[in-house]
Amino acid sequence: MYGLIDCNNFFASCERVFNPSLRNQPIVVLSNNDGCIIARSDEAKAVGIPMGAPVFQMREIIKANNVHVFSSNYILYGDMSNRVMSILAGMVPELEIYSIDEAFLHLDGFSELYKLDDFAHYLIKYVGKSTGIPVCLGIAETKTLAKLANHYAKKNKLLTKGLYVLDSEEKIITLLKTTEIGDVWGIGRRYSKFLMQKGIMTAYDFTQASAGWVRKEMSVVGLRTWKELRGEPCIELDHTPSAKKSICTSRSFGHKLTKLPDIEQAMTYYASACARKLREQESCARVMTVILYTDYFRKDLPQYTPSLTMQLPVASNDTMELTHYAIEGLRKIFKDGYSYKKAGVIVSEIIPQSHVQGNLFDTVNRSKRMRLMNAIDRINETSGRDKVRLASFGFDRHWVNRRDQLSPNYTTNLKEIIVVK
DNA sequence: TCTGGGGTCCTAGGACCC
DNA sequence: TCTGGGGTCCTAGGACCC
Repeated sequence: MYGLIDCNNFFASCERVFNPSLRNQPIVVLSNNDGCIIARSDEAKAVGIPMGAPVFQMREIIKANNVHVFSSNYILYGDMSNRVMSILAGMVPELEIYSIDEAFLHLDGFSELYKLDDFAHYLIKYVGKSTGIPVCLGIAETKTLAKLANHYAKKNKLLTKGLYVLDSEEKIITLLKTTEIGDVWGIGRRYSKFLMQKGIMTAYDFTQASAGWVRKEMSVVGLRTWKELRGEPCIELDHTPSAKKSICTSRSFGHKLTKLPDIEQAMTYYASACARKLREQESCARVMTVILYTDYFRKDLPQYTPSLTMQLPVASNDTMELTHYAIEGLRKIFKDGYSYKKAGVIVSEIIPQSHVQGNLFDTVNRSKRMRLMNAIDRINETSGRDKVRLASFGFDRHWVNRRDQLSPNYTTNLKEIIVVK
């Protein structure tokens, strides 16, 4: 059996753990730059705040219901996620960390179902007690069905106490019949619209379509979902997190930028972040893309979204080298007369650090630079991210995001640790 | 005034090889 | 008049996930 465990309203729950006065209060967490609402407590959902809504459109509803608003604090959420995942790793034979707030579990060795049930309830309680994060768990024979079971557990928390096990044919069919097609894992907006046009409204309807038709209309990916819903496991547990094939760092600016030097500072930050992420997974990138965006929402302003992809002479994860090319690329695509809203750096063609092909005309002393990067990483690990950084980061930082409602880093910064009176 | 930031996989078609 | 059969690689675009 597969389990899918999922943290309830994860970011909102993280904000609550160290601030108990927020219990039973409506909370929302905002995206970068305090733009959109990306997490809501149950209470916030109940007053009608939709997922992904721009916060400025929600001002009245927020005020009327005393909704507490937080900027996103990924340092806190990342650390809380690690806590949850490490507890799970100690309790089940196999674990696949699927996202910051979700994990698939392999639940082998439970021959009798009542024991599985007991264990599952214990798991939920134990994670909650150890971390303060409430979780729900769905269990079934395939990952896709486990996702559905989890969804049901979450929607019916009082009834299920956070656990739903699909352990009989009747339960599976009932759940399939009451699940809208768009709620199935693997069926996104396009496919659900398409399927509904064909009269397929529920997950059950989908399982009744023919395999050939599904393969033809939705490729092998759709067919896998179809099989999984019918109880045939096709998507295995993937417990070794594989190295990323592309890494992207991009941000909206705090306000629009028109001058090249300001954007250069931001680019330095993005390229440095890409280099750091590459080093974290011990790989190097051969290709870099820089992108600039004007404000998509301002139809009245001239739009310009240039990008440039560059082949690096030698695959690299060196902050200085990647920054150099990012700035060089930026200077090529930058044009005066536009106000820019966002920029980003993507690195791709990623290879293991140990397999970098040299270049006859290379002038960089790579082993020396690698030692330098390692030293910088070590300092920044203990003294705070970007404590040692390139000067081209700048000091005026016109481009920084808005994060007006940031909570303390309760778990990662001694100066911001919780105070007990 | 204000609108997020990451990723993966598959397919079709074109260009090329022998 | 007749005009093969088998591949690979790359790219753009589209679908999905959190």
